Amino acid sequence: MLHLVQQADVSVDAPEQDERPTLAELAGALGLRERKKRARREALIEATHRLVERDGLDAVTVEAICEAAGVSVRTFFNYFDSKDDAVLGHTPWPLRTEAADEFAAGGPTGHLLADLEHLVAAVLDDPPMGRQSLARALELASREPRLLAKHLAWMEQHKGQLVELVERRLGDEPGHPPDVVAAFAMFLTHATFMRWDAAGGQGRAPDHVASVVRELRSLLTD
Amino acid sequence: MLHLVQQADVSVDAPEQDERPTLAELAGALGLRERKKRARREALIEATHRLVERDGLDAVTVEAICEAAGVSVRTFFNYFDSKDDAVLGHTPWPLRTEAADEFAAGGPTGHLLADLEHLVAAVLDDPPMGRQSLARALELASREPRLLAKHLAWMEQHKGQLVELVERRLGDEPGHPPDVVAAFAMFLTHATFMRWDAAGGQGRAPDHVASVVRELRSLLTD
DNA sequence: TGGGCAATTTGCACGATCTGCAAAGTTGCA
DNA sequence: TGCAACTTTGCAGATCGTGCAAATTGCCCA
Repeated sequence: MLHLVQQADVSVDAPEQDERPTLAELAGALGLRERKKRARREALIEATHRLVERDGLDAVTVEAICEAAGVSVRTFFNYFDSKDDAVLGHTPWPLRTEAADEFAAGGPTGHLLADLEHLVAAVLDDPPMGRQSLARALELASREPRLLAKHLAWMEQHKGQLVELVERRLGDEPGHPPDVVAAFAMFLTHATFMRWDAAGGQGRAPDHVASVVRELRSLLTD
Repeated sequence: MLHLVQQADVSVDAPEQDERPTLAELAGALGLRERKKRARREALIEATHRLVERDGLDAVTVEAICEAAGVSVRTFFNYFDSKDDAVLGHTPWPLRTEAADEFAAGGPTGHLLADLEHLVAAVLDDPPMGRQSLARALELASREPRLLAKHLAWMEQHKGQLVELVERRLGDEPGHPPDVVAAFAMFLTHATFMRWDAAGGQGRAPDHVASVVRELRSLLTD
């Protein structure tokens, strides 16, 4: 159960940045150690996707994944808390971006809903794991209830940060309850995810967000 | 993974109704067998709640639960698919109620949003497991990410039924995409759950639903 | 009331998940 | 090169969850 720890780690922008960066890292090129770590992680996710697509989540054992990726089972669990996490490739999704700060500051338009839309679009446009991989993960998640649940729970984990963000923006006299606004933002994110996935990964995030918002508005006001 | 089977079972209103009801059942009193089954199930849930509240989800073993409830481990797994399910006490939540039928038929008001509100309120007012138990389960779920995931997964299971319900209502020319409407209904349910839990279980479901809807509307139209 | 029938419980064996620990292997850097 | 820090790996072990068959229990009818 590393979730809480991960959430705490988010305060650091890039986990690989040590207190004292090495020369290689300062030069922009990551050290061999870090490159290997990322490659292994990616290889594990890739192998997991491939096998699960072929055989289904329950028919694939961690052992098989590790064999395919060329690492030991123990190493697998150094990278992921569970088999499911390897499919989803969950990484703390930094909510500390320029877009987030701008939202908190009251921008970019000053209109809450429009700015929520911007925020969600920006977040979706900056996935922490590569569009390809994300698309496969979503595809699998929409077929395996357990994975979808994990994904939703993972989003719930970010709720705290989101509430904080909304509170920063709304200040001391919120016209709306921050938790409802945050919950709505997450729903918006999820719905857009699903629509984007249903569209076969085509189109840009902002367009999908806008379309979902339009739908909801007409649902709530017709 | 019994979920799909459970979903199929929903078509039968009450699982204990055999093809041929016994005399005792016809008389209103359940047979000893059925009474024992329910008592055991309740005892298991109660023991699980008590132990998990005291020691935390991960520190409680199924063995300990069974010892406390006086049944064998194997029996535990005859009742629940997993330890988590025992905490949540998940039971198929019948979506085949009068309220559901009325919604599908276009009632009670004829206005989609208002009727969604009615539907959600009705569903929440008719919990399949007793308010007390439901409150404890929610309380624990909001603390344990894994439980939250299970809970969300369980709700996802009902999505299919919900989509079907919405499709029945909207007919051949839906003004709104059924899946978005269904997703919104589930969001509404979840948000109301959370608000109800945050309020310490006080108040009536319809009031909470109405309050959430009011918030959302003002958020989307201000 | 007793016995057949069906549902339920239980013990047991087994495969899979996941963790802690310490040894062995790699990388970074002076 | 050589030390320090990090990572991988094997191994033992706790727990979870399932299939199977025997024992138990409730149900119903003669």
